[in-house]
Parts: sequence; structure tokens; C-alpha cells
Amino acid sequence: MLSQSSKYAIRAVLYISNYSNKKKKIGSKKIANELHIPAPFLAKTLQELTRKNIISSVKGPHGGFFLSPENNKKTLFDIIKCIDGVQKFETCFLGQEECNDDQPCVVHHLYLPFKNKLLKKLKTKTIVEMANEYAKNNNLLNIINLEY
Amino acid sequence: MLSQSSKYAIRAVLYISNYSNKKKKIGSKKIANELHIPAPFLAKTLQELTRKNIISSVKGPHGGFFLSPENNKKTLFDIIKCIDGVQKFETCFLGQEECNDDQPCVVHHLYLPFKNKLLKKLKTKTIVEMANEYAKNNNLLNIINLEY
DNA sequence: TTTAAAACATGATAAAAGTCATAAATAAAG
DNA sequence: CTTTATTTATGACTTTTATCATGTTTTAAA
Repeated sequence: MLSQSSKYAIRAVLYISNYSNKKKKIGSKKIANELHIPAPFLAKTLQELTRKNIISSVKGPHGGFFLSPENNKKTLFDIIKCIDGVQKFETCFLGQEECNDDQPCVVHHLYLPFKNKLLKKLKTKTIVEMANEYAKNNNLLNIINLEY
Repeated sequence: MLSQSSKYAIRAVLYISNYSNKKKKIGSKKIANELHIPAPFLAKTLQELTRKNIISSVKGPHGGFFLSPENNKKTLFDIIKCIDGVQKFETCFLGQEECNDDQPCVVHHLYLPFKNKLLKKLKTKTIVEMANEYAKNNNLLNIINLEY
């Protein structure tokens, strides 16, 4: 479904949201270690996100990645769109050219509701909301991202 | 989610189930044309399925692929298992190492029910049942596969 | 001026997807 | 029978894409 890059990116961004802010940035190597992601690969991915203003970075000593208030308002869908593009959500689960309510594939009626719910969540929940949900679910003490 | 090979295979097998039987076999090129699948690639995939007794084939003039009664009792999950393996159904949607009800990723509660329903259908419905469902949904005149 | 960190460019590796050539089998025609 | 045409079977090969690695450059703070 999602590419490795997208998965890495999503997990990394949620991590950044929970563990850093403008005063306390976090390096890509640290993130890679914590999340068991190949460091160079993650670095590259985070650069793409930075270029598209989905996350923020500062170079130099004590530099690193963090999320600005605008960044925190982005969604996981923005991340996926940036890295994988959007097409994979538009295709049939079994690869049929036509697959809709009139000409459904055999799993269409299972897949469509899931996809819709998924897309709704990915598109409407902000990164900070998602990060909070993750922190709550996993009993993390997420830092307050609102201090700048 | 599924590889191209698996998608091709599933669609091809359902096609074979609907359009051929032991007396009226169907060639891989024909299937490839009808389903807009690269012919050599599909041929290769169908051979894998033949080797694992998921479909049947006869060489020579008027040869081709068909489904024996035993073949028709297989499931789409058997096809996927044969081609992609089974691991992709066991991993977190976002690639987290641990993802369960206690430590869920942010889409776990959306993904799990879908996956369970999907697996149930893929594992319990036979190929012939799936083919009939497809034919019914798409208003096809599927041939009766029970004449041998 | 030193140093730590991102940014950038490029290359390596691996896996997936697709192609091609040839062999083997078999039914039907002569 | 023998030949021929048709069709699957097999393996080598190419292309593309995804993933991972390395080295160099730039930037900013101490």
C-alpha cells in the first residue's frame, strides 16, 4: 500500500511532533536510531518533506528537525502525497481498470469503506492531533508543541 | 498491498473459471489480451500456479488453461500465498514493529477490521464461488464449470 | 575558527516487472 | 506413422523502481 519511504516519513514526523519543538530540535540520526530506520534513507526523505514545507529544519550545531505551528496543521495525507503521490488510492485493489459500484471487483465492497475511512482520517486529522492520539494510545509523555 | 503478479493471477484465474472448462480450455495470450496484461509475464505467473496445482493446463493444439474441480475449490488466498507469500498480511500498515491493540499505530483500528474481513473472504470463499460472484456482479454469462 | 548538523549529489544494491528465445508436449492433418 | 502447428514450460535477460549507502558541501552556533 504505502511505500517504505512514506511509512518511514509518517512515523518520523509523528516522532518529531511528539519529541521536539523549535527550542529542542532533533537530528535525523537520532530519529533513525529510535525508530530503527536506515539513517541515510530517512535523511533523504526528511529533506523532501522540508523542501515542501511539511516539516522544518535548521542546520548547524544544535540544529535538527522540528515542526512549526503551520507544519503541525498539515496532515499525514500531505506526507503521503509528497512522497508517494496520490494515485495509489485511486486504483482497484485487484488492479481492474474499471472497479466501482456498478462493476465491482470481488473485494470492492470490503475495500471501499476502509479506503474512505482511512482517507478521511489521513486528510482531516492534523499531524499534531495524530501525534497526540499516538502518544495517548501508547502512553507517551508527549511534549507540548505549542511553546515557541 | 498485493504485487502486480498476484493481481494479474487473481484476475486471470477468475477469468479462467468463468470462461473455460476441461472441454474448452483457454490460452494465456487470449487471457492476457482480454485483461490487458503483458502476455509473457502472465504466462509465467500462470505456470507458477500450475506447478502448485492451483490451476491446470494442457499443452499442444487446443491446449490451454482450465480449472479442475479440485482447482475450483482453492481460494484466492492460495493464489496470493503461492505468489507473494503471506507475510504482507502480518505487518503493520505503517510499518511499526509492534502494532496491536495495546500499542496501536494511528490507523490500527481502521486497518485491522478491514484486514480481518478481507482475509476471511479470501480464505473461505472458493475460486468458483468468487467467480460466480464476479459474474453476477458484472452481469456475465459464466459458463457452468461443473461439466467434465 | 571550530564543530555539528542538514543539504545535496551520486552511486550501489536489490527486488519487481516485463521481455525474449528456445524447448517440450500434443493434437490433428497428411 | 510422420509431420506440422499450436500451446505450455523454462530460464536467461533487460528494464525499471525502490531501497539503502557514501562522500562532499553548506550553514549556523559556540
